[in-house]
Amino acid sequence: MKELRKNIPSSVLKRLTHYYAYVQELRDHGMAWVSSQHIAERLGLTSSTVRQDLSHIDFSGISQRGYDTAGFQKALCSVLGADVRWKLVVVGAGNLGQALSLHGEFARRGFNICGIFDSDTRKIGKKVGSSVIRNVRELGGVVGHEKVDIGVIAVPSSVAQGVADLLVASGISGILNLTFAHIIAPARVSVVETRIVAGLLELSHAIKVLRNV
Amino acid sequence: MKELRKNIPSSVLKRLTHYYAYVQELRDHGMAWVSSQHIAERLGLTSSTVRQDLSHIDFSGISQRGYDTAGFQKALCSVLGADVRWKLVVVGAGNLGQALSLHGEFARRGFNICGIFDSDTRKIGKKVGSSVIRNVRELGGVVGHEKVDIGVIAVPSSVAQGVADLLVASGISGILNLTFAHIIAPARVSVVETRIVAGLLELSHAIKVLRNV
DNA sequence: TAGATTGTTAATCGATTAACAATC
DNA sequence: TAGATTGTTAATCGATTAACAATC
Repeated sequence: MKELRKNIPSSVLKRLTHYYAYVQELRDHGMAWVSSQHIAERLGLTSSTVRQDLSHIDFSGISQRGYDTAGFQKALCSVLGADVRWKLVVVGAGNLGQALSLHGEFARRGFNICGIFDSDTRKIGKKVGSSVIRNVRELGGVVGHEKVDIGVIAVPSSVAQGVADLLVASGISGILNLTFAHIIAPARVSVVETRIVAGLLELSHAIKVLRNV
Repeated sequence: MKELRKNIPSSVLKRLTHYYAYVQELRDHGMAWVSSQHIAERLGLTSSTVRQDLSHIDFSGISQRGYDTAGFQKALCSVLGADVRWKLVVVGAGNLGQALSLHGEFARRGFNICGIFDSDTRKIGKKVGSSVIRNVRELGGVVGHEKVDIGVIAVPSSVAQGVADLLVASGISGILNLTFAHIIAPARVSVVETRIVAGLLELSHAIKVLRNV
């Protein structure tokens, strides 16, 4: 695969997801072409950064016109694996875990939740949408048999690392961590932290600075 | 305030939230001291980075022993504004919005949700925990009167910017964006994107690379 | 064609790491 | 005291920006 020629730096990868969201918006509005300048303005970047970033993917613009949004979207889709159907499990059937399991946007984007787990016997057996909350002891078996790709951690922070270890032992490929705890995994397992609480603390800091100075 | 002497770079700020989570864990386990080396190992950093980061805050270690966790926690608490009670509103009473409103961790950490809003008349008036879903038209009034600090955006991506504009016009200080859309706000309003969908796409990319190469 | 916009190279800027004197 | 660990300076590394020739 051509677009995987080099490792894409994570700073670039993050922006590629922004481009992907934006090019979708553009296509929804029937825009067929877009310039690096235009993208930069909308996303708070410089046009130089945008062009540099695009040099990492297998897609080119045209000198006097910019980038055709259809081809751009297709290229980003391929790089980001948005054209693949992934299998997910959610660990933790609290408010957040249940909400994610019910959240339609994931399925629509190819992230299919094929199981929700908890250790609380009062929750096990209950229905969340069309699936049933299972005992976390079954997690390893399900991940192994159904070849689950990604595990979503939505348990209390204090047990997050334990769940991560379980997922890693089951042969998971990626972990989305929704808790405030930092999680460690071997290099073969990718981890992304969503930083919801951390994000609130960043805002908290920013507001404090703004109001004091 | 001494700790606000200089703007803390956002790369450093992000790690400060990690240190804060970790020092809490240490204190829960009764550890009174920790070294930069120890922190670095746990969080996947170098001890040099940890010491550099700490030079941004009003807290010092002791040469042969490291950092006392109580003082460290207190200093981070102050920098991150974790010692302040903030008022939040949640816009969007879908699965995610409702889950956040019910999520106890926010309140426990000083982020008090004092309103949940939606534009769907079928949802307005229904209860979510102890609060009632209100019409988004009332948003501006509530933010203004109750001096709400932070708005959480949990609506569909396509209307996220509209909600952000509304929040900004109401005089909000910070925005936590849970959608996939990138949001623009004036410099006086801080925006943090939680990147849930973007995070899944990052994992998706990483897994694709891992399996192909 | 003329002009606009790309792709790329070189320059700048900032963040991370290494090294080590200061210190408790 | 001797040794461990900090705080800080200088070196390295990587990411962003500027500039401009290539090009459609």
